[in-house]
Amino acid sequence: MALLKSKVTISDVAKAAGVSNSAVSYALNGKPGVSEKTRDKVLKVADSMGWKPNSAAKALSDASSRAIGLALAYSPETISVDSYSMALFSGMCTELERNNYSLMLRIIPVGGDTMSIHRDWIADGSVDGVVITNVEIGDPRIELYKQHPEVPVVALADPSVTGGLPTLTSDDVAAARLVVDFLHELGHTHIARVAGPERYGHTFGRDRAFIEETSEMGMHYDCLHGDYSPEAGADCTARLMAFSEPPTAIVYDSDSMAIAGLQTAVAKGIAVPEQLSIVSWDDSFVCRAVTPGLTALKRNVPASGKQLVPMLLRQIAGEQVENELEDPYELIPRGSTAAACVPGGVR
Amino acid sequence: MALLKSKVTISDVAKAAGVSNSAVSYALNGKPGVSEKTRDKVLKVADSMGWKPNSAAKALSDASSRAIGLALAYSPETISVDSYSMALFSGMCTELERNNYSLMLRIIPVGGDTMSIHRDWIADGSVDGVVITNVEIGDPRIELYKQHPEVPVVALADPSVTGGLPTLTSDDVAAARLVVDFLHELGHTHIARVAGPERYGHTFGRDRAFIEETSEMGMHYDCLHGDYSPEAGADCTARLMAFSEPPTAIVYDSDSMAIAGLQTAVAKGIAVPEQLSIVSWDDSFVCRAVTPGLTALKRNVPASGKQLVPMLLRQIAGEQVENELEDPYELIPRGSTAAACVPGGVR
DNA sequence: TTGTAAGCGTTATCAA
DNA sequence: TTGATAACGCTTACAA
Repeated sequence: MALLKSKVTISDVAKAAGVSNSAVSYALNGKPGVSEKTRDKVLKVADSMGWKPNSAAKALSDASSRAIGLALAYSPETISVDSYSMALFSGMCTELERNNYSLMLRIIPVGGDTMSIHRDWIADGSVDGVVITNVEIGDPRIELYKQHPEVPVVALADPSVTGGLPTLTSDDVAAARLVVDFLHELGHTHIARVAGPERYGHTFGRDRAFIEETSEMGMHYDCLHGDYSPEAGADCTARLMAFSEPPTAIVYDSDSMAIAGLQTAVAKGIAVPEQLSIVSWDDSFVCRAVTPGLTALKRNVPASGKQLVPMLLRQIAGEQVENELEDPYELIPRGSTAAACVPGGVR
Repeated sequence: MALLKSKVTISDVAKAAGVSNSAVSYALNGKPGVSEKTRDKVLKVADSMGWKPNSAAKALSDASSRAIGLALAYSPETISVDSYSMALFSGMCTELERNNYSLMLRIIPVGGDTMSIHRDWIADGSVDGVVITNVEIGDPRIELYKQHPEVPVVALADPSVTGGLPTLTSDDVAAARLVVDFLHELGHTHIARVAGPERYGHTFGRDRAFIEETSEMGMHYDCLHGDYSPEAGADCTARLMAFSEPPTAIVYDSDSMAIAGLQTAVAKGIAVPEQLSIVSWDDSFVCRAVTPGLTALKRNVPASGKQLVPMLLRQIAGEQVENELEDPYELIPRGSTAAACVPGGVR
């Protein structure tokens, strides 16, 4: 109806080569069942006729689509700020490509529900596996895929929120320790965090890690939650700095919020890093682009995208997979952090 | 083999409802050929059994996949800097979603060849239509799709390089005029441009527009080409400023290069905007994030993504489509531009 | 209004 | 080693 297909079918090749359909199929798929002579002839004929397998027919026949599904709910504004997703796509695609798989992408407006997309995917077989990101606490997608153990899935989240589904996790606890230790060594005793939305599992995990780590270090810790938008970053920063005893360092859950925080501080006449240290969770080229450069937690997102693909392919091949850990974060110190400013005192 | 499909098929529903397969098909597709009574019964039964159409079977039967293909060649580093692609995805997906279409995404390492992906798509019918971006001069994809007029395609490029293929174009000539006029009014008589790769059709179009516009205005104009990387932006800026008579304003083809240019200037002790004005082609939140804010040419990329979808769907429906123009650019003046600094003189 | 059956292009079973 | 042939799940022309 829509697109004229490769008019050359297996039957055409069979006719031209003077053999049967099945002989052609075996020959083209490198399977036993044909003599070398027929195989050669078939291959030659198929090639000269420009035969390519029809994907729909193949999919129908062997119940696989060679596509991995990824459904995101994003606002158009937020998504262009989001270097994470793009890096994830690129990593996934690179690895999928090597296995002749495609990425089936669905992006719906924020507030929309991806559940119906997932239900369709499970039912209509248009994808061979699924990736779940931005897992929320009590996320209905987790329950859905637990009810469909036959569907290969990888959740990018903390195992505590994925209910036993195959999970690829970033070691946010270690990262939190990295930052807290770093700031502690700089003499900070009161730090704050401008976190992402509270409903996300990874936000919650970081929340817990920071509380634990700061309390262990005997540091004072405050936390506000935003939505990754620059506006939220600015607002939370203003509120934190309005405290009677404001923090001397703020860690932001995204570079967009960190940069907004930096601007807010500067606008308020708060010197960075002299009076306020700033750390961004997730590094991107903007962290290098601003002045001062933003100290950041860096992770290799494309690598994570690559890493998740074999976890999916192994499940598609019928194997069991274990949870995995991403490459560790690395702290990149830049100009936005310095020794704590002790109010009215000398260090 | 891979994923257990919706075990509920049309035959199952037919059996349960006590009618024939075709009756079920007609009923479920809202087509005439069944009585209202049977239709109701079928719908009820199908719903209670949780029937969902199998996508492969549907695709095989009516030769359509309900997916649009997009194949990009990008380096992992560049892509995370690239807010354009992400915004394009999001716009396309939003509109595709409303029509029950998916985006089939392929990203291969830079230097790789997307031609084989396109050839596969044409032959295996796994997508109903295709979007082509980053069209190069003499791009082989143009020739390929001209040889396959049956395949719905939209090229995001200047019509001069798309050989008559349906094209969605941004009015870069108007945008160039916008910038040149703006700088001219500020008194600049010698401006430069750090452009994208020369091989891209849109780079070439901008090159021409700038030459024309500046010569009309009697301005001196220089141009260097980079690859959108911050490194290239820094390098080209350094070279331009090393001229015996350096430009007083530079227009960059991407925000990543513009920001690198800004940093380079600052590092060299060149005051922005007092001694050098900077303009970024394409606005993103980084342009607001740096100090001074970057004057930028803004366009609504998600809107372009949305706009291209109907052009594709109409072709899929068998209609002819005309070339279209994107929403016009808008110049957003920020702190990075000011009146030209006349060397050794007063204005 | 209904049901039967052919066809879409593969893969895979089973006789020959 | 081969070649019919059924099966995958759906659409649709054709008969009843």
